[in-house]
Amino acid sequence: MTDADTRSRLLDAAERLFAEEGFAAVGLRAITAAAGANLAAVNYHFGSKDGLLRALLERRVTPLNAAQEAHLDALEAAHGTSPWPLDALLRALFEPLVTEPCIRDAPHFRRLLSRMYLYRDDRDHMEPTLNELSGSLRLRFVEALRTALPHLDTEVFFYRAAFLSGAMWAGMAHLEEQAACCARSGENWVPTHVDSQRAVEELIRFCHGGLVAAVTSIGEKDHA
Amino acid sequence: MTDADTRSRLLDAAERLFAEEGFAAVGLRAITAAAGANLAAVNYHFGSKDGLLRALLERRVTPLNAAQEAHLDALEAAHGTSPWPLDALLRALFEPLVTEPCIRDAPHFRRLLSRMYLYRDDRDHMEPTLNELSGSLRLRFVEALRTALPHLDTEVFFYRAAFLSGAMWAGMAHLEEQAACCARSGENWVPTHVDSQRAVEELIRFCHGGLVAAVTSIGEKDHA
DNA sequence: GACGTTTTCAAACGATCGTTTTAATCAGGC
DNA sequence: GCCTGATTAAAACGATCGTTTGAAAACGTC
Repeated sequence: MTDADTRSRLLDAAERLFAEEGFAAVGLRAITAAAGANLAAVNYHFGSKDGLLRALLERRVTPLNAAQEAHLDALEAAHGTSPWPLDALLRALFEPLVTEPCIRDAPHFRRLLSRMYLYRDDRDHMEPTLNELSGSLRLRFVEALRTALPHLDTEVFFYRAAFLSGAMWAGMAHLEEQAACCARSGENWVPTHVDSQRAVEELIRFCHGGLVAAVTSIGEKDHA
Repeated sequence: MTDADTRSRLLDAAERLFAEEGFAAVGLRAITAAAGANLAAVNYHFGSKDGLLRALLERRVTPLNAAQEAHLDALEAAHGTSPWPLDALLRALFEPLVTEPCIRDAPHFRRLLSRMYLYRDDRDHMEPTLNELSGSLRLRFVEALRTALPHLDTEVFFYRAAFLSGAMWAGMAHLEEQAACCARSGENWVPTHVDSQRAVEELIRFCHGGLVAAVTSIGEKDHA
């Protein structure tokens, strides 16, 4: 584990530090020191700091995408062009994030991934990279979700899809830190440990409820 | 507008740049150049780069908190210790983010605020600062929400509150960037402009649906 | 053991970082 | 006019940034 080759140790250390502090805030010297490697090792193995980030993302995103695609293929084989069950579709989206071997024990990576998706400006070339890595898969999910919610008009669907994505990252990437932060503040009502599989089940329930809620009729409010 | 005093121009420029690129990624030289000020102006007016961030947050967070507190006070006056209507509580949480004059036309600030809450490690001293600025208010919201959802057991409530927070930032801070990003990718199904008030209404509906959904019974799945 | 290749190492590169210093400029009161 | 305080300006500080260099060390092959 600790005596893996330098390449892997660099990827592991960078992943953790990038997730915790952000890409720009972490220096190559901190990464190489944490990995027990020489400063020049990053440029030797990855060409540049950007290359390190890129390699780090590809290492886990590629198998993650494959797992999600497999879920979607199974749904397509089972249901064809008719609308797919909403819960199964949500599970296809969420579950690989905590069950795929390449990522299930890498909470730091989920946190980093959420950073990249929510604030892709963290690095200039992040948007092209993410689109290249998983752009078509994202589109496939959006279309399947659209088909599963045919009664929503386009605008409402856009809003709810965005909320879904926010809730997803909250559940798949921010949950542990959230609990730890509350505990740090002395709040004793938060669970001491979050179970990833449980989080998936709860997230499916929550998003299902939000997605199928009745649409808001214009002008309606229940102020105070 | 453009000839406001140096202090305000610095705050405006830093707010935009911090939100777009992140705190660590933006240099003082970029900020002062964007503000049309001298490099030393930041240290003169705010003492340090951290002081600039702190001042920038306080400028809008303080009135925002006051508005949210006012909403809560009104709910408390109307309903006392009995559970408050869920939609009204959600509105008290969301609406000030897009209606308060200090913040309603500052989408950059909402984006920056979401950065600070989701990844407070962006700056070492961010967590104490945020707790100091709005820690008690957050607790008040959590307790009111807990009272409004008495049928949920503690663990389920924790998960759903976390999802709520994720969906909230997605709707209040990431929506415009999300639409712009989709448009950049050539997707033509996204609205060309997002209406903030509409986003609040949709967000209330979504979160309401998710929060009141039936709890997941253990072992239940509808795989594929 | 000598070989070519791969990897590690210490040192330095120029650039940029946040901050400080010192002087110049501006404001209003007398 | 001059004086006092507040603000701006230019220049430099030491530190750290990502990157490059060239030699040393480690490696498998003949």
